[in-house]
Amino acid sequence: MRFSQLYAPTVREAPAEAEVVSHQLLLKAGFVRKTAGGIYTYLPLAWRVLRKIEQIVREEMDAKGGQEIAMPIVQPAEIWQESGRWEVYGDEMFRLRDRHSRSFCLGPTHEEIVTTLVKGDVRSYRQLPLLLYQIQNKYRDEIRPRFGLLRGREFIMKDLYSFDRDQAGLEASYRKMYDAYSRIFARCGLKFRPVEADSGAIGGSGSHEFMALANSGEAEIVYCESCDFAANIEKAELNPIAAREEETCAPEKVSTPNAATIKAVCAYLAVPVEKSVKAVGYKSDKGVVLAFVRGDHEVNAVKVLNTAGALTLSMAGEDELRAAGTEPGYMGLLPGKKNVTLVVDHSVMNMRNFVCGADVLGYHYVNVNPGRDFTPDFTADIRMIQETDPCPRCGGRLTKAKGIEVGQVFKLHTKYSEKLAANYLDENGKERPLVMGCYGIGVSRVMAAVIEQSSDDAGIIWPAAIAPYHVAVVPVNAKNAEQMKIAEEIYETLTAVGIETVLDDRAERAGVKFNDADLIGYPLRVTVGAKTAANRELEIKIRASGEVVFAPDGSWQEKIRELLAAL
RNA sequence: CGGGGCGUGGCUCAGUUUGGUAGAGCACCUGCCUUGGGAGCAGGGGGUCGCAGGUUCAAAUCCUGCCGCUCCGACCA
Repeated sequence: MRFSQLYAPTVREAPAEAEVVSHQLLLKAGFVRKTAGGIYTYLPLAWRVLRKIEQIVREEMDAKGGQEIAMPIVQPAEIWQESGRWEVYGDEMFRLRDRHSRSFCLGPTHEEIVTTLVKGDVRSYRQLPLLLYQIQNKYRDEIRPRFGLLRGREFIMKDLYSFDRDQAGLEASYRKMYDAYSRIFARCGLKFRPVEADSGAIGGSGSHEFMALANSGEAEIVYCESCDFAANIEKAELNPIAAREEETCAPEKVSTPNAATIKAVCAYLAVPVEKSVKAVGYKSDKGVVLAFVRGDHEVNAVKVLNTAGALTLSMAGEDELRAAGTEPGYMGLLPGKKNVTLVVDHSVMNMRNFVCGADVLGYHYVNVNPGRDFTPDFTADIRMIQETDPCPRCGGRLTKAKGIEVGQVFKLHTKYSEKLAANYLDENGKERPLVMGCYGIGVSRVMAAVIEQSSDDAGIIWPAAIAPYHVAVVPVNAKNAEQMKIAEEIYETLTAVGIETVLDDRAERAGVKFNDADLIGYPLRVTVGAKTAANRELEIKIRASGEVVFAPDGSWQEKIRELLAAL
């Protein structure tokens, strides 16, 4: 490709809207342009990168027996109503009506479609396992699209669905995908880590997220330095903190004026914060939910939602809490409230003689004890893991990190097949629901995540495997006919042997072309100038290291392939 | 959803307080000159000042409503 013909409009200043590195560089280097909030047009360079990522994904999916299909983006409402998710998905779903006023949505994911599809065609255990996947645009009307391609409303996703006859089959399919994902992200040059994850709106149980490690990531993970435990903090389980034996005392209601925070209460009563219990009030589809954890702990809303069996959960307003018979700042565990669900952290159940609110403005109880003074509706692990906690598996030291979720794998079991009556017949002629899994990769997000991990002040640094082009040939002086001729020859030679090359044939000064090459991030740059024109050797600059190497005439191809293989 | 900021040529922004014929840098076009890290000179093209109303002799500027973008928050009683 000749740069003069390439639609890669580089700019000196990135638009002010770009906050994170990947967004800034994708705009500056002429890879993407914004069409609407969270919706982007991919220009030729970005599209080449995306196609390479897709190709890696295809190869690894096919290697595991996956078969590529293409399902519709526009999906009828009925199948979503049948699965119960038309309501659950909420505002995140783009909805539309056709001319007959029938409801549709733009596919945010395809469990309903694929399950309905397979239901119609799979009758027998002989047809299983079945792994179907596609790569296409997905649509999610995010509350707050941001960070360019990292959180868009339209994005490219690979989604594979596995259909097995039983749990053992699902485990095997899940393992295949887990392994394939590890290979895919490694081939894309990402530093990543698989972590245990919550399964969220997709449902099912058993899930891992693949996190590209980056400080701009929105997800937080913890991992153990001693064993292989690694989890999203939303998911990370915790063991209950052991009981400390202590004589129980009688509860007592005490005045605590102006002490609406745990800190204030503990200071006022001169009690260590570990002997207090605090509450967070939520509203859910099941009414008001109060979650209780030790004063120095934090509530994990995802765990509360799962424990309470709720579909939605958000912070309750003060009026809602008062209507439930409690008082913001003084919420407690003792009986007397109405229509509330009490969810208590299992560590609280091991505490003795603790302080908690009295559900009345200005009062707390001291010497509260589980079993005697209150009865929770649910007791479970509902707190957020902290870096100071011991590893829940081995007791080792934990480390926190931030990550970009580039992929997630789920065991769906029979959640969708039962709702949509997708069954097969086993050897005994007995009808059984298909056992399903689903597995997603954010292809466009992978591209952005790679940039988050691999760039410098000058621009992007592409790993060779997904670089839009491998080599940029830059003649220093466009007016020098000899240099241009040599550059043409090099370009033709490399292109002829399948090395993807851009010839920067623009009549620009050298600095401009060098800067653009760095910005776009070709792994290698071949410079053709007065120095190199004389002797027939190739001057190659490595983008990642800045190192310059020379290849004598006749050995170009080998040298370039050798260098690319190392990148 | 709540709160802040912004909307002026392709990009970055000034001009708005105090109304009076729309500006700069970069980018773009032509020519000269230059050519190993975003040169220089000269000439030139390009803007419904987000949209719709209103006030006024006169509105980018004041008023009202809408739209869009963006950042923060959704932190814990």
